[in-house]
Amino acid sequence: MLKFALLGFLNYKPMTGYDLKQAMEKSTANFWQAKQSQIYTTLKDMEKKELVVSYSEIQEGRPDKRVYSITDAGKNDLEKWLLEPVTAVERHKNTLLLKLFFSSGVDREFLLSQLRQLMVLYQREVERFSTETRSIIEETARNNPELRLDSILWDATRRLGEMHKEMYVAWLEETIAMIEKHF
Amino acid sequence: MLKFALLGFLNYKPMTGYDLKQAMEKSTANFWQAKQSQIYTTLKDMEKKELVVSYSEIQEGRPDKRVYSITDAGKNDLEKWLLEPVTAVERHKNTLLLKLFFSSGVDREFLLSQLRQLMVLYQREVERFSTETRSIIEETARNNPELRLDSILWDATRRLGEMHKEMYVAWLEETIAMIEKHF
DNA sequence: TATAACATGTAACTAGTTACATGATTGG
DNA sequence: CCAATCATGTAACTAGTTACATGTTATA
Repeated sequence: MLKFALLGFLNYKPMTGYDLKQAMEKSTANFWQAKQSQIYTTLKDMEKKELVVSYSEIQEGRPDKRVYSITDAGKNDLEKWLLEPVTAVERHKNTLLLKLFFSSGVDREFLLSQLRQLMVLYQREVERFSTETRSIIEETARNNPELRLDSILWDATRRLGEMHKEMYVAWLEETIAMIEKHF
Repeated sequence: MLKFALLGFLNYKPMTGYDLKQAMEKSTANFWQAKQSQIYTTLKDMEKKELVVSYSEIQEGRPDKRVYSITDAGKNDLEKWLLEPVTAVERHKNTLLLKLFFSSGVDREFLLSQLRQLMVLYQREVERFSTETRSIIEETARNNPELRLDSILWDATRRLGEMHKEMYVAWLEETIAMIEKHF
């Protein structure tokens, strides 16, 4: 639920919808993304429920900025959610697997070339997690020493991303070999 | 999109909404699930679009069975989709990571016990993929020798599930150690 | 005697996506 | 001069979930 992501960010400091989108793109986007439009409508909804409050910062030549801050009710809501344990394995929908599952009639070379192309993409993703994403976390931690503990957890989420893409590369290799052999 | 999953199954043989739900639970549920209610509404919608046709099998003591079959238009739709290459890395939403990302204020022991409990669940999942899921595929392949190629692909999807859960176990170990050390 | 399996469906709702609408400023 | 950045929002739509509604038969 996007609401909790927004509360999580606003718990660091007040931000606008635009800021929140950028913050997400730099960090949680790897495991939680949202469109700008959804962020705006969700913030509005949260304000109605008094989880956040906003004020308008007047600007010239561009729309006024609406800066949101978390309220005590919002902090409670966030904390309550953080303390709800995750007790089940999440099941994610995976289009690639769904397609592959039904692809026995598809041309062998078409399948193979697709999987090979995906392998390149996933290798790049591994690279991205171990360089860019890591740097973003390190830099933020350097500039905000009070976020030391946070940065440890941020890095744990980064590591899952990295390991996840590595696993994909290994699976693609295995799957390509399998298809080459049996198809 | 559920539509393609349903077309995929109906491309093997005619089935009812109830059958489809069961088939999914036994196979694609690991990467594509749907509620019974969604299956029924989607089938109705697909019939309107002439991707499937149905007839009613009269039964006593229980609702008549509505048996769906794929049409030529449905086969085209399915094949067209199968031939659309997957060219991007899918981004899945992950509640666990979102929660962890914002959990710096949460009690250390609470976090650790949660992650340890999750590790048990993920280990069980690895087990499930390598035994139950594997048996289902093997048995189906044994009973339907014409589905040999299919079963190779089914097993590839099973392997990703297995490897994915193994990766999670490794990450949980690493993350638990990290929190024990730095928190 | 209770519960799982068989079998279908609708209504209301939630979450998220796509498309539309506007317009100045900054950097290459 | 063109694209990206800054900045906000609404409307329509799609996909999926939850809750409701019904009722028999087989099994433990």
